[in-house]
Amino acid sequence: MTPVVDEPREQLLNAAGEIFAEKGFKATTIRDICGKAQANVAAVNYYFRDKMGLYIEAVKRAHCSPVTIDLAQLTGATTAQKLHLFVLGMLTHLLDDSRPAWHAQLMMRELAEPTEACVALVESYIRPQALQLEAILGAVVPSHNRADFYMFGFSVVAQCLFYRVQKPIAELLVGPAEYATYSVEKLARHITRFSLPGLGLSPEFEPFMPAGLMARSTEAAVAEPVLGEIVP
Amino acid sequence: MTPVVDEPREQLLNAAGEIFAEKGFKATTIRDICGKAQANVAAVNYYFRDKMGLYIEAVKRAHCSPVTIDLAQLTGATTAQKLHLFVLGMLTHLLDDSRPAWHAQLMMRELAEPTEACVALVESYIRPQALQLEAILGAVVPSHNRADFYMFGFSVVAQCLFYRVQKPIAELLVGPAEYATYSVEKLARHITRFSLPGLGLSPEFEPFMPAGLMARSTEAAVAEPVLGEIVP
DNA sequence: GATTGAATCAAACGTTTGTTTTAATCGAGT
DNA sequence: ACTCGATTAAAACAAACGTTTGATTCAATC
Repeated sequence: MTPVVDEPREQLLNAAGEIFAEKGFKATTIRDICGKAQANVAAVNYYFRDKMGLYIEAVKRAHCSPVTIDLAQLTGATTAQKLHLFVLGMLTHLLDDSRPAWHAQLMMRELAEPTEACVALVESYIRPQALQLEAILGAVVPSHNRADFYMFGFSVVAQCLFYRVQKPIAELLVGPAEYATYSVEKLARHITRFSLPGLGLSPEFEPFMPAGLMARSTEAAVAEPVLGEIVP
Repeated sequence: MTPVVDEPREQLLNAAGEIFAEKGFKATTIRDICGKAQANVAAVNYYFRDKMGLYIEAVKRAHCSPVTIDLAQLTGATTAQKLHLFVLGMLTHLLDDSRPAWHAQLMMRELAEPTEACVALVESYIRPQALQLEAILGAVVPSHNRADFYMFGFSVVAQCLFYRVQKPIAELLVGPAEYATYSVEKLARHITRFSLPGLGLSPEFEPFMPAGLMARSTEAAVAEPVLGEIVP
């Protein structure tokens, strides 16, 4: 399941990310993490100074390699197609099981109740995504609504986040069988078609399919923390 | 701030609700609660058997007196007006500060990561709301989309939940000044106008304003737990 | 006035927690 | 073979935790 790297630092980060994402910071014990990582309890303090240091590093790991669409590559795409790709990318990042499942889950935790780790998350993940969406919506949101500009973005993003954050309840309401049909592609199509008319566009569109989409290096560029030392 | 009732059971429930909502189950200590409630540490075990018993009762308290719109009273209202009222009611319940702020917050916690207390929440709050929305949307969602019926409801509900669950990040993105202008009425109007075209309706509508709206007994019918005993 | 039972309290119990300490182990460089 | 720094392991630490105990208060009842 988890990639086999026996460097204990990596093992700790992966184990911590999984358990932190599942149970939250306070409910997670160092002994749980070290048990899963097959490391000694002292390893956490040795490699990460303390529990919070490990948590922060785990959050940073969670938002590495965000799915950013190269907008420049999309010349010729309509606004509808760009929006669809944005939604598809976001849902993929949130729901796709190909990457470690705890990445998105841990990020959602930070969004709902920010800790020290949140500033790095906002600057390296949220803000770029927001700018992309801003660029897409800027072309269509009427200028007299400029003050409320962000609300249109929120309306789109909210629909994506819903299927991650409220997944347990959504699944409970529609039933597991029906919920199983909610593929990333199906949700992306629905959200896009639902949102386009609200932006004054026609809900009809042909999915834009360039060559290199979805080609991302799942493994590369994982190392190298973005921020400097943590000053206590 | 909190209504002055010196029955310790009530004091404990209110204090527990506030702190549980703010910090979650594990991060909340019995001593915190009893400190705020001016009660002895043993009081929790005396009145609620244990910490989880208190938590479950607090969640039940959180979803008392849900804002249900009397649909029968809305004969003559258009679908757009009904939807607007639904959104307005939901946002009011989620964001309005007139009721104890922790009610909605604690419920959101249960939606995101359900515990034992969730079943009562779904049956007494979620399900009724879902049925109402179903009744409103049933008139307009095209029949060939019947299989995806719930997704339309989710698109509306997701926008409402966003401003509660992701409030910290939303506020951070638009800035506190701009965010302060996000009144319940403004958000309800935006969400409704954004969603109507996605449902095949015109975004233009006149807010429906019957006489007795928003008149709800904030205090009544608080007691009487819904479920039976908790079997350990 | 004595008795009862619920309610409250301070104190303590046994665990679990994050963290630290101390010693053992490993691995390359000389 | 020896040394030295880096790493691991086991044990212990103090603090915080949920829970229990046993004494005490107090009003109602006999």
